[in-house]
Amino acid sequence: MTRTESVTLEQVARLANVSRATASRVVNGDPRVGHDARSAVGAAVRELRYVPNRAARSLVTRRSDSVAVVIPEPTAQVFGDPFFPRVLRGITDALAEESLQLVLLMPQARADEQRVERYLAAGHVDGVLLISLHGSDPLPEALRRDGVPLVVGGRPPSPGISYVDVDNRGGAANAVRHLVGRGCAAVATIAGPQDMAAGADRLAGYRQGLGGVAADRELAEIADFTVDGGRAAMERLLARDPAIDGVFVASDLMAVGAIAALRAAGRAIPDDVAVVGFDDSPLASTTEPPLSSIRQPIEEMGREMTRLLMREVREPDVNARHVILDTGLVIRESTRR
Amino acid sequence: MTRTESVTLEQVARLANVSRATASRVVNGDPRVGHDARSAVGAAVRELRYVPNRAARSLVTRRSDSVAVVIPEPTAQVFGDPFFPRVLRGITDALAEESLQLVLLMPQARADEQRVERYLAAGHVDGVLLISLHGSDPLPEALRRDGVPLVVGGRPPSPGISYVDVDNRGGAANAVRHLVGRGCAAVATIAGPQDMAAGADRLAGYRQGLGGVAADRELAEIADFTVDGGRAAMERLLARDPAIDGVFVASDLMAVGAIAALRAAGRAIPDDVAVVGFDDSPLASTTEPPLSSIRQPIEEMGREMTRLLMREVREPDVNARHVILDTGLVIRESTRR
DNA sequence: GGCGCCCGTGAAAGCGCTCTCTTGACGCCC
DNA sequence: GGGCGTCAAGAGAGCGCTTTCACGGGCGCC
Repeated sequence: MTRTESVTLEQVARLANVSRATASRVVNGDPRVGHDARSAVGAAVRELRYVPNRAARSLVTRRSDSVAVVIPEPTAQVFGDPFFPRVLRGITDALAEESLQLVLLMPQARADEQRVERYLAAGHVDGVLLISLHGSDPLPEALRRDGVPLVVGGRPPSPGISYVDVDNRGGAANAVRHLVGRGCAAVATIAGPQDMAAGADRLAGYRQGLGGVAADRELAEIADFTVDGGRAAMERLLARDPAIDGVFVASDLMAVGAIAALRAAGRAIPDDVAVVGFDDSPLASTTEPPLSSIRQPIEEMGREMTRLLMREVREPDVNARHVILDTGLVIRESTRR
Repeated sequence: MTRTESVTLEQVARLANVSRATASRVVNGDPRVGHDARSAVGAAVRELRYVPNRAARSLVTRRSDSVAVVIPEPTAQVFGDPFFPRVLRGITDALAEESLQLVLLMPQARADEQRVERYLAAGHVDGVLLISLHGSDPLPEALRRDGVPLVVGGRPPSPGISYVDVDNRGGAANAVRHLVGRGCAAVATIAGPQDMAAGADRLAGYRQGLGGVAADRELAEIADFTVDGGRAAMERLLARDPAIDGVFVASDLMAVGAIAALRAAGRAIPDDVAVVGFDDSPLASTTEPPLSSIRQPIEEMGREMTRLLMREVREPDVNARHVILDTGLVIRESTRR
């Protein structure tokens, strides 16, 4: 069988003995169609295996029934982990329910990003989902100005933009309280870059978890969400205070480095130093010992972003909304007593 | 500024004092347009910030200028690693050069897959890129029957389908020869599932690397590309032959498990047993000791798939083509002498 | 110098669909 | 019984674009 020669609505209408208008109404679920006509059209659609032509429909409705997902280069870099497929799965799920198409854009260079912006502003999609990390990204602001419905994943720098984020702060605080509750007296942290919301919020959570009063016991080193960065930061921490007996590391990847550094320094985990990561990536169960970590509902984030966007599309000009998703603590050997 | 009220070709034409037809020709790079007209239209396009309406264009050209990328659930599962973003990046790059859109589909259940198939067969996209792993997937065959241009990433089960694959066999053979050349006398392998091309081909490569003559020295255990599977397989291997002094593991993830098992059995790496993985994932540098591994050109794979698809679209009915990409051996501590 | 040819351009026909407007049929109310 | 509201269904316009076809003018050729 070769490429299907497209069946048109016209043919369906003819077969069902109705007008094209009526056929269209049936296909689109318009309620004011008589019973006979409805079933006749239904039968014709099935017989001819009719599938509406999206282009033609878009042309007249001025909707594209598609949504763009933008993943800028820096984001793609940082997330080696299954983060990627997981958000996309969540988004895909939610979009499929509304039979919307997902157009993926991964701008690499700044020039690319401008192309993307022009593309999006041209109204080729009904809305945009942006997976953003770096606060410096100009895209969200630009799109907001152009009036393109937009939802960002991860807290964006500028206000007035709808977003979905996990409770980075709460999760971090939870991790720290877990360490304290376990008996750790000197709890340090390896934080992420402070120009990323996730980096800043997790550090804030660390402080919150320590309890405001204990602010003087704060012991933090900034790293860049990489293994090597984590290792170096851990070495710096040990140099600053050899008595450290608990560390909250703001990503599992960095935790891998931190664990290596602790090992090299002859510290036993968890007996000398307990460690908690963040992300609950598959990595967490491969470390020696397996790593306690903060789990994030990533698929849910994708799904929630999509829902929010749909609302945004239906009722524009409403105030920006945001949704914060709960995290959970997964306890493994690295913090067992 | 609110949502741009779309600028039409009509307006461009009027401003440039030409007909819509001429304006269209300029926009589409038709060579038979006079110099004056061309520059007038160019100026008007710039002044009005004209962007062609894709839907209208598709309607008449019967091309969608978009390509679907299909990533079935099982594939997404197996690739936790940065595989995902990397192929997508390669694809994105190549598509952008041709200003084609990337529509992402991630069917989850079988039902989903049928929806996807109908969607693709309806001609909503110009071609399909399928990232496939499991040999059992019926999608490629179905699309081939429907005459939809298709390129698969990873060797598909049925012939007659264009694909791009990395040289799994050659890479594996290379890994094994590296072990042998290093002095290993008893080289075993932990293979992947044999219903996946990558699993089967890497096992074949192991055999090839040993050299046909040494077939009696073959020592293979099948696992499922997971950490736990790798650990269990390593245990079985040690039980079968305690004298093993080299292992080629068909994925880094499984190698992590294998290393844990070797450790638990009191074997030193690489002194007692040398280990080589496959994928050269970021994981490889986080193991203790860092893991030698086979590197695959993943972005290149995405790019090549796209190029192949473009050819397929332009000249259909040509025989299926395939491209095999070279791998490289990355040597780390796990095989140092 | 006239004939034909090509080249640049315009007019206009749709691509397949949605949706407004109109029509017609029916029943209800006073 | 006539007017009116209601509801199903059809006629037709037109979304923005590409592309065929027709046309006029310039040029080469004999």
